[in-house]
Amino acid sequence: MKTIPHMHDYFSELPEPVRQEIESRCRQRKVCKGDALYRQGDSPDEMYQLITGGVKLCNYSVDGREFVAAEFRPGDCVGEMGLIDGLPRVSHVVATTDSLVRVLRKADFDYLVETYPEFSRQVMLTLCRRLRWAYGLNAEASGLSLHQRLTLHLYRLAQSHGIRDEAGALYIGISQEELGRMLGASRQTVNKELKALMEEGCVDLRYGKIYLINLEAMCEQYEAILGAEQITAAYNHNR
Amino acid sequence: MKTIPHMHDYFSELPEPVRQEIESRCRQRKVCKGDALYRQGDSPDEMYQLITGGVKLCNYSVDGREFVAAEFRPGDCVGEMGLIDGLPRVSHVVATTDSLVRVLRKADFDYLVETYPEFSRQVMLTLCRRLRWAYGLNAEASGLSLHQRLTLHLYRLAQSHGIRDEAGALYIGISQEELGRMLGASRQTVNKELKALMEEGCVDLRYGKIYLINLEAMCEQYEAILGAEQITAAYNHNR
DNA sequence: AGAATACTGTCAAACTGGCGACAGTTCGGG
DNA sequence: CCCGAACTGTCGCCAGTTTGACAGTATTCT
Repeated sequence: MKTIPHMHDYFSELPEPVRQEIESRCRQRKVCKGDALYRQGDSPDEMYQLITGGVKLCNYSVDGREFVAAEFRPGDCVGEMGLIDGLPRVSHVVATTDSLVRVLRKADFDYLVETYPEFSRQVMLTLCRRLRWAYGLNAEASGLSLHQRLTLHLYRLAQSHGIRDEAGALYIGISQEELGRMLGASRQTVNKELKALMEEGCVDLRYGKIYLINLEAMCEQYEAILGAEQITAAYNHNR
Repeated sequence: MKTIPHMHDYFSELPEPVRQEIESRCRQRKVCKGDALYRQGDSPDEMYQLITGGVKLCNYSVDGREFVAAEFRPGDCVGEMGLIDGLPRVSHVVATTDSLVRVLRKADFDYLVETYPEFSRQVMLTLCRRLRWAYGLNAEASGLSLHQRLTLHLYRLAQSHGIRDEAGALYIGISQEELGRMLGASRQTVNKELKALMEEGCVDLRYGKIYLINLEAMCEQYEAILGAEQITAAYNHNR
């Protein structure tokens, strides 16, 4: 299975000397499951790189519902936006399991920006990547059906968080409820749509796991859904 | 009425010499209503600053529905993301009226980035601003009711595109249909919600215009909706 | 092994928003 | 001043979603 390059890991794309300089300026910190690296509204003075474990970036609606915007894997960086503009955090970042993170303080971040143009460039590129990702989410949320969004999301989850069991079968370790929180839908609706995907022979449902038994078909659907938008673009272009 | 600083105009925040250097490297271009500065999928080689007129940033869903992500005013800049990462355009930018734009080519953009650290810094700040804005939209889209989203959107439109008539009354020059495209809702539903807002005494509806006759009340609602999220954040913080 | 917990599967009732239809209103140009 | 184009106001029907309820199954803890 081809995996997406860690879209949030930009330290690793830097030349070795810069990486070492970064590492020497970081401290490490242990966080327990449920602990927050930061909360919405906090004043930012650090950014983080996940070493082991997992964290999620989430928001809460007025009535307490949780929306998971992203889950991060080891290597991913998070929290640099606040260091750049100094404004309060817009989301919560919470550990989903006991984790170890590298912590880079604002003063060191600023030093790196000033000293290494490559670092600045990586930061800009990362901001662009996140911006494109956020735009994509917006477009999907307003323009696609839940069924399509679920398909897209499962396919991406498979690439970023897919796990192989002993038999080599690919699955995602996630409950239907959690999936619902990512898509902004209820557990029941997610269940219904998953059942539909099962009818199509794409997935197999287990306790706390979703097996992707036909990734090729899902890849095709993925391309079809995203490709359709391009075609529409061309259509609108020519009219 | 206090107005939001042009969140997309970052040339104006630069020191005078840099501004002049930029201007000397730009050409001007005239675009007619309906013309595109660029289309989704295009390869980027320019960025733009609107001098006079208006442009909208929009996407089209598979079935041809249009979603307006933003409308820009004179001074606003658009299209720098593509110059940074070189990837295809994700949205369309179309003139809503006959307009005049400054055009900055990639080579000149790169030169400015290399030569003026202030310019780089403004670019980074702008990317952050847009990122926060996109995150906010995502959170709103999934967590808030249409009624709340409409209220927020009207309030923001009032600040960014509000116009005063001869009598000094504040209004937005926009059709209900266009509003629907921004919110991803139908004209009929928007009309129903606007009626509800009229009942509350917040707005007054006219042909092609929406008068904001009680901006204070809307401001309160704005704060309440956004403040509630903060409270929720605090609540989750303490549990 | 037994109990508590977490997750899945399903249903009916209530709600929300989309869509087609149509009448009425406002505006601008000939 | 009249006509057509653009916009608003409303209605009824329909599809999709949420919500609450409840039963059943898998997993973990003790």
